[in-house]
Amino acid sequence: MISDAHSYHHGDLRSALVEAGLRLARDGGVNALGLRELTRSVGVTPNAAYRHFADRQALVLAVAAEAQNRLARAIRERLGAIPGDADPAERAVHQLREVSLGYIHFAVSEPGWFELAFLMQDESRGDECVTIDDYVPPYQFLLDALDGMVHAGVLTPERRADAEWVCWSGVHGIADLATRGPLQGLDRSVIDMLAARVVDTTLAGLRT
Amino acid sequence: MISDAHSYHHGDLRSALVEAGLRLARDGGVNALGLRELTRSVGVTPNAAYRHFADRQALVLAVAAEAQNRLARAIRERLGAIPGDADPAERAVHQLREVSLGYIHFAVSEPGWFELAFLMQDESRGDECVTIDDYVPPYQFLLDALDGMVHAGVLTPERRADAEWVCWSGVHGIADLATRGPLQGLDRSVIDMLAARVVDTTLAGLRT
DNA sequence: AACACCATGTTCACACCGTATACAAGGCAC
DNA sequence: GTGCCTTGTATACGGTGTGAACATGGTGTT
Repeated sequence: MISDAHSYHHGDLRSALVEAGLRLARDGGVNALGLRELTRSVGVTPNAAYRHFADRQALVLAVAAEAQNRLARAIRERLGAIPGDADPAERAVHQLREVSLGYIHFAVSEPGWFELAFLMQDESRGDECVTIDDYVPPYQFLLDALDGMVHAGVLTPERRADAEWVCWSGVHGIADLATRGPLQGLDRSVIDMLAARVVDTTLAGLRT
Repeated sequence: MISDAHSYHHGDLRSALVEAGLRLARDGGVNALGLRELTRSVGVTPNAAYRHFADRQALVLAVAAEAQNRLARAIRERLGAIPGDADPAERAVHQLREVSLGYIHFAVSEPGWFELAFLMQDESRGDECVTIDDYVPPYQFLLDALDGMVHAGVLTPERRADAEWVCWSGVHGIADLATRGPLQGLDRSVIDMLAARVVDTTLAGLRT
């Protein structure tokens, strides 16, 4: 009996915990990921989690990895929707815009997951992700877009240096201001306008 | 007897709690501000805090207000150190740079306080600050610097619109990347270089 | 000067949390 | 079938924030 609900063994508790974590963190963010509340929502004893995670932090990181994966997927989908027939320069700029606006849009529409995703960005614990997607950090999309701009001739190699941090700063800054900061709760239209303004200004500054 | 150490009444518990909060949050950030640990470090019973704060969150916000005050003071000091004999345009740009770099420098050198200061930026609870300084949110310095640039003619009124959010995004973004994100732990010199790059690029983009 | 009041700090109590340790229930290899 | 090994359970401990009742001592009133 593989999926008997009343089986002594749960079957795939680890995945169940991560899924429940995503559901709970969606509203409530990282502090909604209590070990007890999490196991309770799966219908299992608190200590059962310790068979799959060293401690609460490890469980949170596993959920965070999946959240970061979803951020990457959101950006990739926007990149995939770019029409391919434009000229290379325009296309490269368009790619950078989509990476940036995708990052911001994800943060605003899923602030709980965004908080988790950013939490992952230091301790690069190589934990397994739940989905089978080959994992690509969102960071990589930014690098690719900037390299594409250099290749297309819209960004000099000189100004390419450290440009990823300049872009990421502006993009992450507006995202953080909109999710945790003074821009919290503003209309999506206002945020979108400010986001576009940040991205355009940074782009203009890079090309000078 | 005003300051008898063994007096039944503490004297000024509220201030003492906020000061202890600043001391504890300096390393350890906001989650080091446990109500019990805080009252313990002052030498008083946990529930004594409830005579001065509604709950733990109110106490944290009071500490956060003071942290934001120190951020403002740090920026003001840098603004005060600007030589006044330069021409207005150069001076206005210099002011914006000092506001930006002061924000970033404070974040990097006092990450715990910075975390608190940013936490304050939404719920504008009008709690009293500990110091007697007339309180000016750091935000105001940014507005003044940008208005100064318009007045000096280095920024068109058209590009002035929403420029505070563009600047704040870049500045806060690099600060967050350096304190909570992937830039965590890097050498101060590297952070300084990246910070200058962010500020310069944003400035260039604004002036286009 | 005596008294009542009130602000302030204490004591006790409760529910919750993360986690350690010991135990039990099944699945698997031989 | 028998023994092991993985997985979930039971119990317990120290930590947390918070509420209610109580004690203390300064302050204003008569």
